[in-house]
Amino acid sequence: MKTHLHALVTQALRQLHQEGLLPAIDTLVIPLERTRDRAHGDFASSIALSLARTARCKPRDLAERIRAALPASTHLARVEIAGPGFINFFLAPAAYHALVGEILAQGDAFGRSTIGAGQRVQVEFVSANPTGPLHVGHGRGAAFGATVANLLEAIGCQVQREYYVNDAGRQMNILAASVWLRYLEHCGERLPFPRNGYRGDYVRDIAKRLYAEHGGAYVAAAAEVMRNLPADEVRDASGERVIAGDKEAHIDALIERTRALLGEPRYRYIFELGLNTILDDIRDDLAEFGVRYQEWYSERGLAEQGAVNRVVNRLRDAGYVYEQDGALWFRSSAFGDEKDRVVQRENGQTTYFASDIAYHLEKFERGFERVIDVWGADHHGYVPRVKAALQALGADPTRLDVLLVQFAILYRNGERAQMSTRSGEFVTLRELRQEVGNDAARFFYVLRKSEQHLDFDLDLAKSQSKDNPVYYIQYAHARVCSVLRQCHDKGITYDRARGQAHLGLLVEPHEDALLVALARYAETVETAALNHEPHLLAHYLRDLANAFHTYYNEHRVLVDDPALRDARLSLSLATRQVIRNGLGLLGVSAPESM
RNA sequence: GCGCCCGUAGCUCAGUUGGAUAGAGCGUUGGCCUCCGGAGCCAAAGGUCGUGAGUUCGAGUCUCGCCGGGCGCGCCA
Repeated sequence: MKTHLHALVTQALRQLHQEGLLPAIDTLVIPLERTRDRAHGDFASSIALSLARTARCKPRDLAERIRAALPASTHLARVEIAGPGFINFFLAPAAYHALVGEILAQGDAFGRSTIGAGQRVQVEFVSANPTGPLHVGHGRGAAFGATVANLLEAIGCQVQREYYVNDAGRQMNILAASVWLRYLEHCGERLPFPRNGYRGDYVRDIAKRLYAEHGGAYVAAAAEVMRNLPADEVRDASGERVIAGDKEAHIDALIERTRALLGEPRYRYIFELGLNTILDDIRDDLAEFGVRYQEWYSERGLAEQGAVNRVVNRLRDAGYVYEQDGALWFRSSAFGDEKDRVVQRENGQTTYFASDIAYHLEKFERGFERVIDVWGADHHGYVPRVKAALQALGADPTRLDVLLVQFAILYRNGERAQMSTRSGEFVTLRELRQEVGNDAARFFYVLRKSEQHLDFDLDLAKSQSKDNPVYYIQYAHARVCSVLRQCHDKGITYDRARGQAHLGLLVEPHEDALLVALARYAETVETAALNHEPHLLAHYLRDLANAFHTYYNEHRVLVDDPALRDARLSLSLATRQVIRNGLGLLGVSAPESM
């Protein structure tokens, strides 16, 4: 509908250009938007206001000229000039009646479009280190990223959802050492747990499994393990530091000791056990949350292919790498970053940043035209250096969009929920899902703009009342289903063709409002997708549900007159379809009864 | 200190990329079921859009300066 009007205005402007009133309009962006106020019609354009100066003409006069030049259209009832020079378009009722037919005919496909034109887009999201279960912060990234991906797919993009698995690097070694130490404890060895180790209960679970499957085959004496290690940092229960050791040096030495005492094959086994156990858990967690990936991309694979070293060499060959203090630095400051960054440490190990450069370069080499990264907002300082590296390597950094997601703060009984139970761990995503359900979690996570802090009200998410927007929307869907059941019980048959033929009987203001709401769906999906703003869809669905509930409360659907009844049923069914489609994009179910 | 994000109704937030009289939900107050699901609907009250300037036909939206809040500034990931 909007594109149709857009074409009409374009044609009118072209004609005025030929008449010499206006300059060329090829590069012109024609503003055309839904009106806030129904008295201003369906769509309004401020084009005359912005062109008045170059046309050397009063805005209202120019608007009048444009109106006169508009081609005739059966979709338009009338066009008015209002205010300082707005052109207001009033759609013909037939345009809305056609919409109802389209919704019912297209079904689940309604609202999809082709403006993405098959563009290959990758959305990488969550990508949490496999060193522990996902927490509620990751949950927001998961819901947000999955919805952005769904939206892009809905506008015709070819979307690949990817999880980058950080299965290489120091953190994974710390996990392996942590598992082993817990295993030794389980076997009766007494030794202090390192300050920088992973303390979660899940580490003990993995250790127990190791013992259950292999008994004492991995045991070493505590004295051997601890011999001559640099001191750890130790704090007492109140957090007061009692030994000022170097916790980093301690854990690194502990990792080396672990490898030495176990030997590489046995070390590798524990490493893999920890990684696979946790990664499986993350996969299950996300799958249960309705989040699926086409690709789980391994950082280790990248390193094993030599991609990381290759990219460092490429940067060096291009003259953007220099050596200082024994390390290799990438001159990212030459590309807008605040300072230069280390890509290879003094000890010869490449940094996480080096892996990330290789990874992002490889994304482009895989042929994606657009690459979207969803990151926690605390990583925002990282954006310039990644873009700098891409630019240095001759890739176009504007093809990479980094979407930053702020933290979610849980509230219970109006108070900030405790983030930590015993070990400083965040509440897990799984715990949240079990408490409020997947539907509420998916919906609440995308209710706010991603760069906005999210106050997640656990009580509201659980409540089954109109206060809870998820239930409110789902209830509208269930209500239509209920009406259909009523039809069945009363022996009423619904005739879609008869309904379509009599949509002209829908003359109530509430029906008009509902039709307008339905018409906004495709526009909302498009805007939400292009701007990566799922919250627009969430808010839209609430508005749509409200328009339906209002209508339903005021007027009976199952009236005696078959023509009016079928027209109203068609409207109701179209509403149900749009709600179902919209909730589907959000990953929320549309129940038939509640 | 420097960089990024955020300040809109008592609370939580929208605001169609610069448009017409700034909107929802919650909360408060008052109404609506002989009727398809009251898990719903309607109405009232509530605002110097943090603040001061600037840009122009027009600013909650863009620019700059302040004030207040969050995050980031490792040879960590």
